[in-house]
Amino acid sequence: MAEKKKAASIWDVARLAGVSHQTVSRVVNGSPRVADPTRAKVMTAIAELGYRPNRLARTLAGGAPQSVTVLTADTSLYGVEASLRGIEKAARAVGWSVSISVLDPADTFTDDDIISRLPRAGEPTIIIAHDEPGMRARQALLDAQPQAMVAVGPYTADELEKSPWLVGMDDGEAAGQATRYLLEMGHHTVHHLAIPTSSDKTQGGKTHRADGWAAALQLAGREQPDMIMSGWTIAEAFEAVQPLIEDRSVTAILCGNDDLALGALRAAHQAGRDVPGDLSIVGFDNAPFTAYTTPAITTVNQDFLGLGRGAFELLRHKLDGSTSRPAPCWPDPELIVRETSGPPPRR
Amino acid sequence: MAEKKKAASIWDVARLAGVSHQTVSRVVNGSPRVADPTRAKVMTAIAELGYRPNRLARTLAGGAPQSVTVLTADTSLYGVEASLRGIEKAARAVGWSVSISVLDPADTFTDDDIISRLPRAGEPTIIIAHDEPGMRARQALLDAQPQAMVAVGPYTADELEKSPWLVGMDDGEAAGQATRYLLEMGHHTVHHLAIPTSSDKTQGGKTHRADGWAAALQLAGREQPDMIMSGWTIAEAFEAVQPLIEDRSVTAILCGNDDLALGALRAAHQAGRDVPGDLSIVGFDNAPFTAYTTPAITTVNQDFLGLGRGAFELLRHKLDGSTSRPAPCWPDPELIVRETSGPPPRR
DNA sequence: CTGAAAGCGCTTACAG
DNA sequence: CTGAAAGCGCTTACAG
Repeated sequence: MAEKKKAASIWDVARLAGVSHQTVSRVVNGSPRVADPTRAKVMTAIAELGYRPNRLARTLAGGAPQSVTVLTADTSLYGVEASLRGIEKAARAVGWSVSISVLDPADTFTDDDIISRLPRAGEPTIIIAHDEPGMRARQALLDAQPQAMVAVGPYTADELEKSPWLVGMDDGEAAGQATRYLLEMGHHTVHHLAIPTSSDKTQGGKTHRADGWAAALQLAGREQPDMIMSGWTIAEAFEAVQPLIEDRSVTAILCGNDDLALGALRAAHQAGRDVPGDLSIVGFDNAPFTAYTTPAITTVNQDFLGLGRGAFELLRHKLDGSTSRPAPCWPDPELIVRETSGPPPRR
Repeated sequence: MAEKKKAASIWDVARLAGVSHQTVSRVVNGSPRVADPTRAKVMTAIAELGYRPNRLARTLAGGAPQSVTVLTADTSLYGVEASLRGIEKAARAVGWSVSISVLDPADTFTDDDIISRLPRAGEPTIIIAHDEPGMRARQALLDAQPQAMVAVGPYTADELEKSPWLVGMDDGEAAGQATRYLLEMGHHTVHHLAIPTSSDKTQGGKTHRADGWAAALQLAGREQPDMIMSGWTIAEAFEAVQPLIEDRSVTAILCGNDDLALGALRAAHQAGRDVPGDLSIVGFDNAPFTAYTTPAITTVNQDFLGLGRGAFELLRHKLDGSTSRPAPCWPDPELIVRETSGPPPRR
């Protein structure tokens, strides 16, 4: 019956309850300055009409923001998906809605295109980025609305300290930890199968993970082998890692993430190299599958959910005009030793 | 300098260009009924002020919808994440924004809570659901705004035919295909490790995948073993599958999805059962990791990206008032034979 | 081809 | 505690 009937507005409720629309607004928003009997009348009318406040109108009229837009790298990456999940959960907990817009590296976009993705000027936004286009988008956002943006991603402790709009874990330190572990197991050196770098300029063509790896090697006075660059997919890792697999002198490979580790593990199996007896492989991120491959993958756990939550909280802080930042409330990255790592083979 | 300056509105552009705000609206929306010189003046003003239309105001004022809200199951599931990705990509291609709201099975929510998640009454929405709370939410949506919703998920050909607001692939047929393949390989029967069921009432406690499996078994005149229920996580599958692994008479297991297959594979390895020599394991969905485990997992490919795109297209069709539905434009599910399946061991 | 009007559904000051 | 006003930034008819 009521198929085409227009949804009830604040005015409809006001009329039915015999009050002004302003009073309806007060009870909907939980204002204490409403007499109990009045409130009751309004509540009844709301229930009867099935009234729902329109959030667009709310925001347009100047109400407090209740939505966040997430500009994000490809969500098929575990770390990205999990961070996004953390943001969504935190947002939903306080009644905010979250929009997503994927930054496809295959697309070419200008700074203008990025800003145009936001539903309105000043929209609160979080950016999850790690590659070159992502970094450009981050800068565009920072230029356009520094007070309403926050970025999540892999950073160094140094960067995190300097940029109060950044949320991340110390990737370099985590990579160093994994590298030291392998050296302590007795490996002469550790090779690195790297995820794509975010930018040649800012980091000399290295990711933070690669930096941490290189630093740990140098500190230990070990030779630093050429790093192998991989794409993001398992298939690309499988191809890229071949030279390392063929070289019998390679005994340990630190991979930029778990997908790459899986590709390397498969390549090792196909080549008949025994993991970990003959070759150690370590991943990064602790994706769910890593605990169930055979052998199970040694990796570095990252609390992406916590990171997402942290990003959302930082954003709200900033929106409230606070210049301080809430203390990080997630655990540091932690090496999880499983079955793909061990001592090198006897010479 | 311009830090706190308010964003330019359509009025600011109009004033600078010396036209009415109405005319600005016309050029922004690409109306042909604007004189070229006028258009040029407006464009200049837009560029100078860095003007961006406010989409909230646009929608509020009664413009055509440009956003879709996706109510979704946990995005850590591959199929869910990939479907969402398909929706987002299709939406972005036509300039729409997409909001997501996760239906956490751990939360208890009423029909009212579901509708309250939408930013406004009549918001175009797509629901990705397969479990009991998801089905309830789907029904709530269908009751509240049948003309502005579409659902994606695992369905039968029959359901798809009956419900013009449904998008999915014929899961039963796909499961039947996998089951027949295993029987043809010589297995006496096929066991099933099942994903959680969506509802006891509508399907007698079985998923469509389980239905297809059972039907194929019956058609072949084979005994139908009790199906084993698993949770959604790899860890739960690992536990749930133990009885099947211990039973040496079990030679083939069809799993409800690839995560379950990975759990089963790991369990088989730990128990010393040779896959596929001793036991065949088949997954479902063709998640990226399946091609790179050792042995690589035989599975059923599903075009989730196409499904997401199809859902978005169907939604737009409905919004335009069309009652017909666009023809599905994605491939049927297809068995991909890899390394975890083969003939049963010799008796 | 262009403009003056009314309205979308709300909110924040301002009055009482 | 409650209401009348003005306005958020746009869009659809309606006029010319």
